[in-house]
Amino acid sequence: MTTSSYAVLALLDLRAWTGYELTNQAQRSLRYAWPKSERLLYSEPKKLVARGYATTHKEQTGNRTSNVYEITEAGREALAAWTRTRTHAPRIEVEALLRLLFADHGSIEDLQRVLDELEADIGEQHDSVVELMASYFDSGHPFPDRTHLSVLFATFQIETLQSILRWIEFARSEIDQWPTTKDLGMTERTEALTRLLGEGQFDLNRAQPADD
Amino acid sequence: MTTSSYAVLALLDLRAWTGYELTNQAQRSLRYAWPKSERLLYSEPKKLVARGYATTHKEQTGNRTSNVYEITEAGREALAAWTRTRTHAPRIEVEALLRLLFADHGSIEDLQRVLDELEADIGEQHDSVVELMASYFDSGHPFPDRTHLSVLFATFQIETLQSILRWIEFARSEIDQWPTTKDLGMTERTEALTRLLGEGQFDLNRAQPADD
DNA sequence: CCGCTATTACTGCAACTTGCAGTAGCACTA
DNA sequence: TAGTGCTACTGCAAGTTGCAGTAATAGCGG
Repeated sequence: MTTSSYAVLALLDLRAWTGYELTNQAQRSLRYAWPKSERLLYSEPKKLVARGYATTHKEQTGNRTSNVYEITEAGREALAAWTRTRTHAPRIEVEALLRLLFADHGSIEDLQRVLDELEADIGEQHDSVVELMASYFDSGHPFPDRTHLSVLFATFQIETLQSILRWIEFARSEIDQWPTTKDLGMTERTEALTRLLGEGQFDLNRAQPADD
Repeated sequence: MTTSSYAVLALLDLRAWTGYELTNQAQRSLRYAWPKSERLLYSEPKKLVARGYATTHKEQTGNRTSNVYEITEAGREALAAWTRTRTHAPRIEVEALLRLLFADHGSIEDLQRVLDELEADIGEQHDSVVELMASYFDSGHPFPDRTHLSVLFATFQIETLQSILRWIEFARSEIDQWPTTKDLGMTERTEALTRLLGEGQFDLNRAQPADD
């Protein structure tokens, strides 16, 4: 049982879903905590059935069938046991940062473009969370009893996404001071930042460029 | 060619490495931007050789051999072409948030433990970045000309990690107001947060609990 | 009422990735 | 001299992704 299996099992604990509904629900609500492919989300419930944590039956809509999955008592027990295990550390993949680390291969403009793309991607995520919250406010939550959890979750998203957007502005203001991406090394500014960081004193809001 | 292939190719552009050195370097310096397994990092340079982007030869240390990889001109061209492609959107996996979303399966104490574990994991990453910066300040960067890039990268890490630590404190103060994890639904507090979030006005620092 | 597009509802498969076990030499030390 | 830890990898099963493919239904314009 992987974490993804438990994620699907937790959804099944809310109600019975078809495979199709499950993929949609997981892509909508879990996307920013546990992003998994549609393909996997179709496979997971089958594994749950094989382990006895769910049952399945087919339902007809005219000539087309869908697979409905329901959690079993053994499934609920497995879920309770999962709750008591150690969580895994977060895993964060940001290709834009990889490009930054190797930005001396390219030009200042290349690096600025990378920041623009990161801003676009993060801004999109940010807006979609804001939209979701607006819809909760207007039309309520699909599982009203669980609103408090979704909303606290959303505060995490908004806080970290905004923090990334703030960093992008900071990075732009730093890069604007660079004559080139290459061979800068330990400038006065970099030395000052390194000292702040090494002393645990770095704070974006207090670290605006010395020479603006 | 995957992004991981280009990450390894970019390392090879800095200098020649043995497979062993490559895994260590990638785990150390790329871990927080592009976390990849040791196993993969041993395989990638072989694929680069197969594509003509790197060459390899064996070196002896007594009775033991190691594989040394070097970038080719074709490799440098591939790297330059990569620089011009669109970056992928960040991908963030946080199991602790998955637990939060389904916290109504367990107790308040379970949820508090999850936050403690997240704090420990994030705190560890934070401290290791601070340590790395302290070492740059004291003994310099392994590639001095590239210090400015590593340091700007580190400001991202510190800013976002601190922002997560701030959120953990916020989440704790919210959860302390909950009598239970279940069936809270749309309380006054949750409604107020939902409104702020839906209007794009949420700010952790201004959102301290109304009734402390 | 017919063709078109969008949505519903999946499956197969190759390629990518991880975690773990296993192999083996070398360096240091109790 | 046995044990521990580091160097330096490889094999393999299982997890995961992206893409292509299949097929039925619903709604709409003409």
